[in-house]
Formats: sequence, structure tokens, C-alpha cells
Amino acid sequence: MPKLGAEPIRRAALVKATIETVGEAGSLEVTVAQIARRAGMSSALAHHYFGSKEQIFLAAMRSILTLYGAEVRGALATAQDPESRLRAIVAASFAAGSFRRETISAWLNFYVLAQTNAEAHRLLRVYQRRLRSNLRHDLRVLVGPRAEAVARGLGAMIDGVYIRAALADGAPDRRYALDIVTEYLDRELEGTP
Amino acid sequence: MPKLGAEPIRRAALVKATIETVGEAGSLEVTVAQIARRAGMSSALAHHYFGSKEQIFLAAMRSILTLYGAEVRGALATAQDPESRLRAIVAASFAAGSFRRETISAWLNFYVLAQTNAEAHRLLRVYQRRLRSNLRHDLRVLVGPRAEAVARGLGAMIDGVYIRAALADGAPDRRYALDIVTEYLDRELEGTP
Amino acid sequence: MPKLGAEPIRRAALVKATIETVGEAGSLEVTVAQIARRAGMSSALAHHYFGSKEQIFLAAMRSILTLYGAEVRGALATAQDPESRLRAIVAASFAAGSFRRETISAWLNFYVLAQTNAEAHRLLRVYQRRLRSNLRHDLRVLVGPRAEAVARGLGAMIDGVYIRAALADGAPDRRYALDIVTEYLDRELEGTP
Amino acid sequence: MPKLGAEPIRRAALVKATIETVGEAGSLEVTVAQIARRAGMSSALAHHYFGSKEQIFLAAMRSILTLYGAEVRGALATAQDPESRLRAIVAASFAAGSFRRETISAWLNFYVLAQTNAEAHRLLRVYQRRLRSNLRHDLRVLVGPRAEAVARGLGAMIDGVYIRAALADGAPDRRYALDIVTEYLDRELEGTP
DNA sequence: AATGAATGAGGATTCATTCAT
DNA sequence: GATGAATGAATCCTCATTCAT
Repeated sequence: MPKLGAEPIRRAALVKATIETVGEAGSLEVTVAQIARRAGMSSALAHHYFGSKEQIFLAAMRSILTLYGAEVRGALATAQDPESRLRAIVAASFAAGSFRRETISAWLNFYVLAQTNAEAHRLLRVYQRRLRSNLRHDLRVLVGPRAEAVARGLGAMIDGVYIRAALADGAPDRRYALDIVTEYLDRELEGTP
Repeated sequence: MPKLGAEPIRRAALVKATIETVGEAGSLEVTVAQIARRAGMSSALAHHYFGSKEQIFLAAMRSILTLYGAEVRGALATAQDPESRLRAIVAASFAAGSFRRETISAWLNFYVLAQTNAEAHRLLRVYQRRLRSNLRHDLRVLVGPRAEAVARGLGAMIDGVYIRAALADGAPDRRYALDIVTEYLDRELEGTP
Repeated sequence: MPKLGAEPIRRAALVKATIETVGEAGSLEVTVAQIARRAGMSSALAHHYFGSKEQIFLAAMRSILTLYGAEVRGALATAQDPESRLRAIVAASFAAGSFRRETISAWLNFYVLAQTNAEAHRLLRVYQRRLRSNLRHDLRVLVGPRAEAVARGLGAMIDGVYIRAALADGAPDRRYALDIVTEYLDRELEGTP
Repeated sequence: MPKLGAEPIRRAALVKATIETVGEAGSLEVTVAQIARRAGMSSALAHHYFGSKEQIFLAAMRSILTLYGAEVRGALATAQDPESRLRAIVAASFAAGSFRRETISAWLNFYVLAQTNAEAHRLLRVYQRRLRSNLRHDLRVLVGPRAEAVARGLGAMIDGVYIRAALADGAPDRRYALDIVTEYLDRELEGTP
């Protein structure tokens, strides 16, 4: 039952299944067969569309980062002043779309993948650079020369909260995660116009 | 010529080799044979001593946490007042013994292992709890009711800085890492007696 | 826009592509997809026309042998006396149309196929029998009772030169190949009326 | 039941099994598992000892050529004059040890392998060069300036007879094979001192 | 204590072939 | 006629683990 235009559908299904499978397993040591099964197709077809397991992983990673990027852009769209922009960026990091069990676990695993895989490394760097640049932009207005330092700190803390969420039992607690970072930000913005 | 007391020596060699191998590979997907070779013995002997690959990993993880614990204890020994104790704890996290390429990478990988393995999970929780407890203890004196929040924040940031160091090119920059966390701490301690 | 009479064109294209692909790869381990791509169509269509990979190979083999047969017939057409007929047959074996890189390599590979495949085996036997019969026919007039032996020798030597050409670097040297066989023939015909 | 010094025994068994399996199948498309089974071990062990299927094939090829070389050396040992040396070399090519069903088929297949594999190519060239050099050496004394041409012719004819034996039904006919080449040689040596 | 020998189980990848459109 | 879609069946290779010595 081959439908025309199946490719993008299949690719999307595989990407989704990859994030779920890696997220559930908490490890990259999942088989292509597992991923394909969850996506409702044979592993041969997965290879047909992506060429290799590595490419499947990279596509999943790109998808996560793209989703996150969209989340940030969406949040920034409505924010008007620097401070609300800043808070929007931080909030976006823990938005319901991204801050989910499997996504977090997948995220952690892609961090590991980046040790080995050049493209994964590059993607993660782009994410970090973009995040830092966004933060710095608005921080300059608010904290002046401390902008660079605070941007670095925020970035690190967001990643730290993420990684720790991967260890937590039960569903990830967005409120809790957001609070930690927000308190830091509040403190830095204290006494700011 | 079997040496007396060979066992502890062999075990230590394997633990060291494991951290190096995982650190270099940037992944848990290393073979027991690789680890054993680096430790100068057959993979059969590695199994003889540890029973399984999993146990080898856990022993390596315990070793890292033990080393870190010793580092903290050593730092606390000379510190007298709460603030210097706090700073000592933070500094210990980025001490030369722990904040090394392979250790950082191994650390990240053990985070991943903790998703899957109950004992690894437990070990990491113990580390987090102990760190938080240490920080909170001294923070109470300094920031009162904010102690809990700052302790969480510091813990998260330390992990965040660690994870990001795993992505950096070249040798990890202790100064840079320490600065990020210290600035956060400074800010929180501002206006503190 | 299906063209009328597409079938023979498609089949010919596939046969040509098969010889080229096998010749270039130097092996029968080429995929139907590779052959089909070179022939400018989908592998599904290749199956549609030939039914199986095996049939594609056999068609290619028939094509080679048919071409060779035509080459011999053409050569014999102008030759008048037994000796020039003999020389024409030999020369045809190394004619520009047959003695080409891919054809030689394909030839060698079809020899291998004949170990496994009954039809390939049959085709090769027909070729050998026909060649021997042609040679013997003219040799009888020239060398009498030695005809049988010389025909066998010539046949073997032609195949040997072919197989060796498959190993040579660069383009196959027709002159060189022909010389070897011709010297043998000259010697046998020495002192012949 | 691991015996010490099993390696050379296992390797030899695999080489033997490879020649037999390829010989019987008449194709290189045999699986490592088939070869290993025939050699009485797991395919994993075959890989352990040889690293790859390719290396197994090359070892088998080396074995065939080594055996052939020994056969030639043995034949030359007793021969005194150039002519008997020459005849000994030719006879060695069809000696009982080398001119056997599977060996012949394996030989043909290795010819094919040499199209693709550099080391196989090299091995075959060494064989050809050595054979030609041996033949030329003795032919010089007997046929003078024709030595080069006759050496080439003999080499080609030996290969041709081999390849044709691969197509024959039933056990290879050493007598018949030897006769063809011998008649050629006789003719060339006619009228020689 | 120490290791070479050995393997079962598994996993990525390939490919001929089929089928609905 | 033509093809994209889809897969079952293989196959090479790896590796943790066991065991006899």
C-alpha cells in the first residue's frame, strides 16, 4: 500500500519514534529495529530513508533543536521589553513541548553523542551560541557589563536543571525547574530599572 | 608468578582504565576488551574480578564520586567560616583531580548510565544530596531562608558547567568554569555579613 | 508517455548496462539497482522485463556470445582459403568489439556463473563447441590428424589470453594478445602447403 | 575445551574449508558461517582468527599458491636438464595436489577476486611472473630467442586449460589437460638438441 | 592467578523482489 | 509502461561472557 509522498511522513514518524525510544530507554543503545517498529515500519525502510542509524539520530536531534528554537521564537514574539523577553526565553526552555521525559533524556543522550559525532557536536554548539546570544542581547540593556557573565551563567544553569531533571523520578516538574532558574534571574535583575 | 595482593591492584587498574577509556571514547560503548587491554590484562580477568561489564562501570563511578568526596573533605578541612567553606566546596568541584577531560566525559556518561541502572542512579542521588546538604548547611548562616534555593541553584549550575565542559574543545578550562559559578555565588552573598 | 516498442529498447539498455556494471565492478556482486540506474530506469522495471537478476545476467551473457558469433561470421565471410579462415577466427576473438575491458571482465565472471547456473553453463559449452568445430574444420585441411589437438590447444590458449587480459593494468592490448596466439598458430602451420 | 596452540590448527582448518566451500559452490558468494561450519567452529571464531571474510579468502589463495609453488619446487628438484625441468614445471601445474575440482574452481574464483582486491591481484601477478620466469629460464637454452614468446604462450595455455577444466563435468582429467599443453611444448621443442 | 579459546546472541545494513498506484 | 514504497531474509561482524587449563 505505497502512498505517494510517503517519505516526509515516514521520516517524521521515525524521528518521533527515535526520540521516544531513546527517551524511554534512556540510552542511545537502542536498535534501529526498535525504532522502526515503534514507527510502524520495517528497519529496512528506516535505512532506506535515512541511510544509517547515525543519520536517524542526527535527524532526531535536529528535530529537538528545531522545536526548541520554535518555542523560543514563539515566546519572543509577544514579549515587548527586554525583561519579558529574557523571561520568555527562559520559560521557553521549560515549555511543555520540550521539557518532557523523553525529550530530556534524548537531550542528555545527544550530549553524549556530541562527544563522538562531529555533526551532533556542531548542532549543540549552534544551540548554545544562539541561546547565549539571545540572552546577552537583552541582558546588555538590563545589567550592562555583567551581561556576558549572566548569559553564561543562565545557559549553564538551564543545562544543569535539564540534566538533573533526567535523574528525577516521575514526570519532570516544570514549575520546580523554572523556579530555580527564575530565582537566579530575579536576583540578577534586582535593582534594575 | 602471581603476586600477593594482586587483586586490589588489578581492580584499581581496571577502574582507572575504565575512566580513561570511557573518557577518551566519550561513550559507554567501549568494550571490556579495550578496558582490560589498557589495564594490561585479559578481558577474562576483568570479568573474573568484577563479574560483569556493568559492575566495572559502577566501580568506576564509585571511584569518581569517592575522589570527588575526598576532594571536598580536604577542602573543608582547612576552611573555618561558612563562606570559605562554601567557596571551598565549589572550588573542589573544579579541582584538578576531578575536572579533567576523561573524568568529565565519564561523568556525563555515568549520568546516562543512571537512566538505566538502579545502582548508578542511587550513587548519583547520593552525590547530589550530599552536595546540596553541604551547601545548605553553610548557606543557612549566610542567606537564611534563601539557603534551599541557592543550594539547588548552585548544584544545578555546577552540573551545567560540567556538562558544557564536556563539549568544549581542548583541555577543560578550570578558571573559566570556576568563574561562572563563583560570580553566581558572589552575587548571592552580596550584602551578607 | 510510454513509447511504443519500448520493451526491446529497455531490454537492450539493461543488457548493455549489465555488461558495463559487471565489467567495471569486476564481479557479479552488483545490485540490480546499480544496473537499472545505469540503464536509466527503476530496478522494478528491470524485474518487470527480466523476472530476476539471474535472467538479466543470462541475457547479458547471450549478448556477449552473440556479438562474438557475429564477429566470427563476419570475419569468415571474406576469407577464402582454410588458413585465412583460421586466422580470421582467431583475430575475431580479439576484435575491438569483444576484446574490451568490461567485456573481458564480464566474460570471466560469466565463466564463474557457469559453475552455478545451468543455462550459463550450457551457453559457454555451445561457444566452446562451436569454436572448436570451426577451428577443426579448417585445421583438418592444413594439419590433418593434428587438427583435433591443435583445435583444443588454440581454444585453451584463447581463453587463457582472455583471462590474463582481465588481470592486466590499463586497456587490454589486442596486439599483444593476438601475437601470442598467432605465434602458436604459425608454428603449427609451419611447413604446411 | 581450549587447547593451547589452537590458532595454527584453526587457521589451517579454515583455509581448507574455504577452498572446499568455494570450490563446491563454484562462487565466492559463500558465507563465513558455511565455511566455519565446515571447519567445525563458530563463525565468530573464524572472524576472531582472520578478522574478515576478505582475509579468509586471501589466506586460502595464498595457500593454493604456496602449494603450487611447493609442487613446482619438488618437481624441479629431481630434474637435471632444461627439457626435463620444463616438462616438470608443466606437469606440476596439473599435479594431483593442485589439479582438483575445488582447487580449480577456487582458482577461477580467485581470479575474479583479483579484479577487485589489490592483494589478490598482487598474489596472482607474483604467480604469473614466477611461472614465466621459470619457463623462460629453461627455454632460453632450448629455443633461444623464441623463449619469451613460448613462455608467454605456455603460461596462457596453462591458465586456459585450467579455466576450461572448471567447466568440465566430472572429475578433472589430468591426462587430457597435460596432453594439450605437452603437445604444444613438444611442437616447440621439435628439432631442438 | 591468569589467559587463550570458544560461542550465542544480537545488530546494522543490504538487496532481490513484490505490489499498489 | 513505470515507479516509489515496502519488506523478509540474509550476512558480516562484534562482544560479553564462560570455561578448561
